[in-house]
Amino acid sequence: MVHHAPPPACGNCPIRHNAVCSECDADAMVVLERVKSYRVWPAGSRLASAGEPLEHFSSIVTGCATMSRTLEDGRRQTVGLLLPSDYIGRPGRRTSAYDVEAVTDVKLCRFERQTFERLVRDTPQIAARLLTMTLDELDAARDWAVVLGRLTARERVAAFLLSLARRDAASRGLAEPLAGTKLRLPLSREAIGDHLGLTIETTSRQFTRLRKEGVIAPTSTRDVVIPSLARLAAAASAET
Amino acid sequence: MVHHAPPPACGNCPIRHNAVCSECDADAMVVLERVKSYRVWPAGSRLASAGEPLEHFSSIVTGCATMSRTLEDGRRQTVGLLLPSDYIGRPGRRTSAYDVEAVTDVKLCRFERQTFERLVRDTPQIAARLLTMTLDELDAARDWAVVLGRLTARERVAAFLLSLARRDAASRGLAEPLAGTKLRLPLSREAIGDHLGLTIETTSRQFTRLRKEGVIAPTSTRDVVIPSLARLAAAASAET
DNA sequence: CGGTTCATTGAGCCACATCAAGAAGTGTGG
DNA sequence: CCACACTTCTTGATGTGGCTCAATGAACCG
Repeated sequence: MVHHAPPPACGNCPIRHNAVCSECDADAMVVLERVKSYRVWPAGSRLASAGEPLEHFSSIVTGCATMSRTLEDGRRQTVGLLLPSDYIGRPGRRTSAYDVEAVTDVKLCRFERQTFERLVRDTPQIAARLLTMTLDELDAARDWAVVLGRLTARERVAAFLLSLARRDAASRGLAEPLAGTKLRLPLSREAIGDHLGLTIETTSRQFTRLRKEGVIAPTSTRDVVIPSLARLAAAASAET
Repeated sequence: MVHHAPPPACGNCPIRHNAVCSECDADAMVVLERVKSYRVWPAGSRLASAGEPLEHFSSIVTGCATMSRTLEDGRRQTVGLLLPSDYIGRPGRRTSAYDVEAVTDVKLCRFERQTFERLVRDTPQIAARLLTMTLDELDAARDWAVVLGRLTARERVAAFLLSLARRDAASRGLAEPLAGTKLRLPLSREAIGDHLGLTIETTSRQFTRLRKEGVIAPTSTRDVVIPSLARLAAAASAET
């Protein structure tokens, strides 16, 4: 299996305008281009383990991964869904705080840890972008706390679909999802349950319920059409 | 009431070595000293409201505040407990994403928003410290997702007490809390419930239960002695 | 010392978990 | 193309942890 693919040029990288490099000028890009490397992980593989060394700072170029923690007795909670332009690892820490697993095949753009720490220190454009992204992630994590702490099972599933629809729209440069958006679910029912703090059975039942209510129109277990964004948002008891 | 207290010197500020300024050298401190201002808020007052303008970036000098969101039907979730050296607001955003309320009297060290954005841009020491603090907050928020998503009521209360004990120890420069630590709870039972995604009744019942089990030894409703940190950590089903 | 707020405790209920069975989808070899 | 195994999803039956409703108790305060 080919793990170390030849690095394509940054110019037509799909996450050029969203990733940690997005504020870099041409000079900075030359440096990045020189020190970056790519790595492809197959679906289901483990990219990092909680407490274990993590020697790279990586951005997701394509694919989807989850960040999770599993307790001794097997209870698992996903703390983050990683999509293109999201990053894995952090400057100033040599171990991963969570398990990271590829949900689909995942392509990473990586920097060796110390190299990246130097980049952050010496390139204000990267430091600024990394700060903005981290602040956005922090807001997202806090918003998710409301979902996990206070929403019902039905609301959680709706909130999950809403967040997927919004990220999909954002990645296409839209302010908000279009009516009739078709979503492909990257996660299995079990993985969705782990993300929502629910069991697989409850998650499945809420999908059925939302379908019967007409809030969603699944075309297969992994594909969902959103007839009305407003109705979905209402089901998620979202403010907006 | 005195809202605008005369700024004391940064040299003997209680959060000098933990706050966003902690990596600044003498030159940078001179600048901060010139543009900072203090403000004191009484217990119970609202420092910011979700969606409303927030014209300062502030650090908590003394006291305790909560960051929360309330749904239309009254359900409330606290997404962050703010203690000395924690910050409120973020560069690049003119509104607050959450409600912020003073739990005790709170003293803030503030910078006007645009002034602070300039400081972040021009002072690498501040930018670097802000990034580190934000990454730490992000990890804390993700850890909290495990608490809200997967722990039982008993485990949540234990996890809350454990996190308080650890922050108390850290603020005293200790690696971990001492055996027999006495904690003062800044929050009411209701506020603890809002933080843990529980009702006030369930929260109260778990305090009673942990007391009967000998995991905690309350001396009043607001004061708790931790006889054994290991037992508390076990009750929280914490990895460490 | 009565009024007010906050905390505790009890009784009953319900949303979600658990346990269990089938159904649908996916892949492999003949 | 089908047969079979295997995984994933759905649905049903039952149990239970935490919520709701309600009352009492404790602390604080004018």
